[in-house]
Amino acid sequence: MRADARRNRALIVDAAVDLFTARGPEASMEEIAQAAGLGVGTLYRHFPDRRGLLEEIAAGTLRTLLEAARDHAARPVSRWDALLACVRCGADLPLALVKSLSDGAEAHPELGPLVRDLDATLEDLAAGAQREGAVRGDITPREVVELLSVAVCRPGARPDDALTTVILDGLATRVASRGART
Amino acid sequence: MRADARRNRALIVDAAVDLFTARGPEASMEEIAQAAGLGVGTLYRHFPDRRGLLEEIAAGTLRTLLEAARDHAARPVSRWDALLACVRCGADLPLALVKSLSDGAEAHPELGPLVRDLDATLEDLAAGAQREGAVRGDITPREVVELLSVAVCRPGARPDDALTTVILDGLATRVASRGART
DNA sequence: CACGAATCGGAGATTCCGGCTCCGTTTGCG
DNA sequence: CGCAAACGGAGCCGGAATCTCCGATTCGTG
Repeated sequence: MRADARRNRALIVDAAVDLFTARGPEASMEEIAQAAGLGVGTLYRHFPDRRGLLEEIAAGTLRTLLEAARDHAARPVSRWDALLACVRCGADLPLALVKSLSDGAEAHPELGPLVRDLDATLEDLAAGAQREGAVRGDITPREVVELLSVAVCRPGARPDDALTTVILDGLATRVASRGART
Repeated sequence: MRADARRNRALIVDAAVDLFTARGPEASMEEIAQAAGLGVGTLYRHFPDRRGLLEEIAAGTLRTLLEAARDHAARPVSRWDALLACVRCGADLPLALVKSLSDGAEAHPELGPLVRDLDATLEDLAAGAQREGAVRGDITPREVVELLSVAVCRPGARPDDALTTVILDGLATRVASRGART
C-alpha cells in the first residue's frame, strides 16, 4: 500500500469520526471527503460504502472499550473503581456515534455481539459495585450501566463535566464516604 | 368548522406528537397521516407544511410549561420544590421533541423567545434552590437546568425512573436531609 | 530521471424519497 | 334533500445523496 494511500485512509477515518460525532451518522459522504481534504472517489476506494465506514469505526471503538473494560475488570481493585476507570476510558472514544448506531433500528449485524459482550462486562462490574456497597442498591445493574452510558455517550462528554459528576454522585451510596470528586 | 374536521385535527396532532417523540422530528408526513388513520391530503389541509405542524406542537408545549413554571415560581414554596414541580409537569409533555427542535440548527424563529423565557425562569429557580442550600453549589444554575433537561427531555422519561431519580439525588446537597425519594 | 502503476478528483448519471397538489368521492348538517 | 365542506391517496416534482468512471496526478523504483 502506497504511503499516501495509508495517510489518506487515516485522514478519512479521522474526519468521519469528527463529523459523525458532531452531526450524527447521517453526515453525507461528500462532507466527510471534504473535511478530510479529499475527493469522494478516494473515499469510496477505501470503503465500500457508508455502512462499511460506519462499521469499521464503530467496531474498532467497541473493541477498544471492551478490551479496556475486561482489562480493568481483571485488576484487583474495587468494582466501583474499575467501573470509573471504564468511564474514563470512554472519554476519548466516539461513543455518541456508536450509541446512535446500536440504538438505530436494525442493520450492522457485526456490532451486536460486541455490544452484548460489553454490556455483560459492565453489568457485571455494576452488580459487583452494588455488592460492595459503593453503588445504591435500589436500581438494577442494567440501569446503572444505562445511566453511565447517558453520562458518557454524549457529544462532548468529559469525565469531569457537570452531568457526569452529578450522575456519579447520584449513583453512589449516600452513606459511602468516598473522597470528594470536586 | 365541521365536527369531523375538528376531530381529525386532534387525531393528527396526537399522532404527530407520538411519532415525533418516538422517531424525532424527521418522521414523514406520510407516516403521521397513516398513524392518524387519515390521508395526507387531510393533513395538509390542516397544516400548511411540516414546519407548521412542528411549530404548533412545540409552541403549545413550551407555552404550557412556561405558564406552569411561572405559576409554581409564584407560590410560597421552596425554590427546590418549585423546581421539582416543574419537572413533574414536564412529564406529560413532548419535551424530547421540543429539545431536538431548539437544538437543531436554525429555523423556528417563533420558538426562540419561549425557550429563552423558560430557561430564565428555571435558572432563577435553580439559583434560588442553591441559595437555599438544597442544591449543590459547585455547578452553575445553567448546568442545573441542563441536567434537569437531560433527565426530562428523553423519549419515555418519567419523573420517578432511574435516570431522573439519580440526577435529582446527585443534584441535591449531600448534607441536606430531605426525605427519602425511595 | 523517467516511466508505469497506484492513487486521486470530482462531474454527473442514477436512484431514492419525501413534500405537496389535485380532483373525484364521501360526509356532515341545515 | 342538497350543497358545501372535508376527505383520500395516486402521482408529480424537486432535491439530495450515493456511487461510478475515467482523465489527471503522484509515488517510488530501476
